[in-house]
Amino acid sequence: MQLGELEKQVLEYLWKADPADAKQVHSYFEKNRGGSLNTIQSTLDRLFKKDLLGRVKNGHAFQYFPKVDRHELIGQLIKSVTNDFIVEDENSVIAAFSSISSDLDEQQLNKLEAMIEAQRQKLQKNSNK
Amino acid sequence: MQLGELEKQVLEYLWKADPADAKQVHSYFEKNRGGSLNTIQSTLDRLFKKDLLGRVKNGHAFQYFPKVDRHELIGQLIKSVTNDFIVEDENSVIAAFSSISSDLDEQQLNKLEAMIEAQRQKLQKNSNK
DNA sequence: CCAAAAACCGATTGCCTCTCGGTTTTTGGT
DNA sequence: ACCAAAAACCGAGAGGCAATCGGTTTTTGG
Repeated sequence: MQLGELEKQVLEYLWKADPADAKQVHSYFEKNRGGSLNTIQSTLDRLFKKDLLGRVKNGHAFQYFPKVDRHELIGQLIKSVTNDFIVEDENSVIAAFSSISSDLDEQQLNKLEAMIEAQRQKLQKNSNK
Repeated sequence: MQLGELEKQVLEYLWKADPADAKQVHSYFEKNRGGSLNTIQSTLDRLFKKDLLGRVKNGHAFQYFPKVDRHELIGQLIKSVTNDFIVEDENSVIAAFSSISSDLDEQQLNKLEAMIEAQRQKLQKNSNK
């Protein structure tokens, strides 16, 4: 999947504002970057078609809302950018992470470790049923 | 950074073949997917300009070779796709990991843990000097 | 010094985001 | 049920990038 600049910013906004219609989104972006209401409209539509936003009609306008949260999206993006380079049996994702790990500090390493533990639990549970 | 389909395949090939000139790359792809020598030429050039390949003139032709290995590239890609969504103080990369972690099995979790340990060592060293 | 080989240049196509004007559809009020 | 306003929808143009390839220039080995 591929996201344009405006698309990213709109997502970012909706993660904060939650449901919002085109008009609201537009008035938010108007002061900082300009652009017409229609531009926002079609951006919302593109994100909707990409299944990143949901929408519900409320009175005149659609209310758009994020369908994924930030870390889900990041996960998706990582997967999609990564997929073509993953070969079976080889632990490329893990290897790749080691190339990122150099940016992590003590605290982040701890969180990562906790996450690993959580995943272990889950595997355990699944093997029991 | 953004990679096209052919670019990915060429990279994949060069990771196996190591130094190769346009002609070699072309003859490899010719049977499976067709395409002219020039197409390969410009693809190699694009990858070169993206700093993913190095090249050295050898006789008539440039020998192209990967400048990054697979996991480095994956790391770069992850970073670039992720960057816009990382907010200060929040551990989005870590959070993103949790969205991927559900795909990891026992063995991969072990590797990940080893990686964390390695990174801890490095942090330790750096704080000593 | 020259012919062949490869590099380089530039144009075209296709895909996607961004942009926005104009038309159609929906909606709430009368 | 009707109408004006509001929003959705459609379509087209601009700009960016990968892929494609023909043609020209440069490089190279004999």
